Amino acid sequence: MHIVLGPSPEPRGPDGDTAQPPWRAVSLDAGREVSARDFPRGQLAAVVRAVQEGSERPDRIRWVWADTREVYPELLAAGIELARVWDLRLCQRILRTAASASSRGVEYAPAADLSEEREEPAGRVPPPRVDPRQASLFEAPAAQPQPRGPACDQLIRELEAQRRAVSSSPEPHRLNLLLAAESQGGLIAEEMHHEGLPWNRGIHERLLEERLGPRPEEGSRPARMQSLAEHVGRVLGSERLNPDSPQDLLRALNAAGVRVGSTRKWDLMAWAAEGGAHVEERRELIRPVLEYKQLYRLWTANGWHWLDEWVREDRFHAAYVVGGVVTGRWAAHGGGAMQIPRTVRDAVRAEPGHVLTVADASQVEPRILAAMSGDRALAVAGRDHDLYLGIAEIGQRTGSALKDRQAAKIALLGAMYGATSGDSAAMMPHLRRLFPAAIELVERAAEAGERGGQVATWLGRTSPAPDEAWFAAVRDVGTAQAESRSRTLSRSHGRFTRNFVVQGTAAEWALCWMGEIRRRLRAGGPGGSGLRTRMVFFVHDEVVLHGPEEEAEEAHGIVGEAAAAAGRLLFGEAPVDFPLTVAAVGSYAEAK
DNA sequence: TAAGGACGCCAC
DNA sequence: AAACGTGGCGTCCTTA
Repeated sequence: MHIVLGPSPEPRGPDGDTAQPPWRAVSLDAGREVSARDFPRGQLAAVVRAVQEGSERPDRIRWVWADTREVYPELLAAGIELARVWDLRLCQRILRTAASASSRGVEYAPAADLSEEREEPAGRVPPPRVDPRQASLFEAPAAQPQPRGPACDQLIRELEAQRRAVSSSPEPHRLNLLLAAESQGGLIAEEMHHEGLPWNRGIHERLLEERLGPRPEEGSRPARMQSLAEHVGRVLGSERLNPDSPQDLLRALNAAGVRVGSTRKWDLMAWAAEGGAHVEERRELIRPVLEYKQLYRLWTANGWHWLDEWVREDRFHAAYVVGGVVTGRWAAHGGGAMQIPRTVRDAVRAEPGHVLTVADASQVEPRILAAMSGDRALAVAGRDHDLYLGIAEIGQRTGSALKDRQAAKIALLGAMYGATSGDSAAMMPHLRRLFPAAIELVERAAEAGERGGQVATWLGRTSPAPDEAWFAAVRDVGTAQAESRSRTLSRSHGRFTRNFVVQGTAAEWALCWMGEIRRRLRAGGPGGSGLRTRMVFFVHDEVVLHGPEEEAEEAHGIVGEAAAAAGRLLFGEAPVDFPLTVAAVGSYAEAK
């Protein structure tokens, strides 16, 4: 059973109100319209609740709408959670790209334009759905007037178009799974945004004070940084040095005999390391610079301003962007949600009587590669918890150069990223000998990309084609310079497609993993009424749950079962494991 | 003065 | 040591 929700094609409400044009809910049974009703937009939550409560199997309803971000927040604010949806916008994006590659065999003609570019001609960053400066970020945006997108009847035609595209595709089962998972991702993203990551302001403030000193006046540096800045100026012999300015700092460093080409941490450390007899002296010289950089980063990225802007009532409400990365990975908008540095993770605390269950999937990408390529040897290497150690063991047995963990890791990451030089590239022949099927897969993806071709993930997310300028530049081999540029561009796109198939499929696994966790959390607990434990954070291959202590054991079991279930969902009974590191902790910093 | 690139560092 | 994939973001600095 599908229920399509969207603006009514009728221009005015039942009482003739044009200021509040109505919305429409249409029930479809096997694609046929069985009922329809119009209602004022403001009653959306009430209508959805009534349908859910009036249904014997509300979990079997698949709600269909243009954009989860437009609708679901107000349902969550009203305490309504839905089991299944179809997000036409998210699905359209996947289908459009798939259909753009003739080799994919997906035929799709959109019936309604749901692309982001409609509102955002720049077309780069999706518009934030709330203004971070407004308190409404943390409240239901129910009252905000919304732009009127395609009407309900158009959405029904769009749903039909999408379903046709799926069933006509070479792999309908996989593509359907991808679209369902992506839609469910839309739900999960909004639920996690609504729930928020428990963030203890007091602990964060204490941490800042310990390292930076008391909160400074607006416009001036924290005390500890100010004295360090002055110290650095004295040491380098440049009074009035502003270490915040890379140019300034580089000049001062060079003037003081520090021969570096940039002010990067690694450049400075390398300079010190090659000091021969003067290593210690050099380290002493750059130490305050490095310390200043560290504090500067903490202050600017996760300091008091960040706390004020992003943490409300001890929760950090990260705004996720589903499929925000070309590969299908999620992005986050605002607050740097996917780059929470280790230094502040101690502020992430379970609330009293609760625990954080931190589940981290081990070496997902090489395991994905093993499953996709059917490489038995790589699957065997991944039987234990540590796949890289598994490779090292095989390497030792067979007398390969891949005989320690570090070498194995560098080599495999290099194969997936497209390393062309150094230790990593040197290991490629050994890697190829041990894992021919896996290496073959990434090499083929790279070759396709170098020619400007499109590649696809396991479930069928397709990489975008390079633009015309790219093809023109790659064709241009008139001069030595042009030829070099052509090769650079070509190789670069090859590295992109090489990584796309693995990173993208890993993202699909993660999406299914979260979906399975969600399903189990909803179904678990006494009488199957659902646990109180909630997913509160996600980043690529890691999930954080927050819930009552007494549910911790069950939550631990759920994340593990869900990981295995996700593997089966994608790859059937392929002999590839997806082990996790799971920690039940009071503080995020205790995990890993 | 606003926009946008460069820089540098954070995450997986 | 970094190289080599995908991103966000705060700041400085140049450009229109």
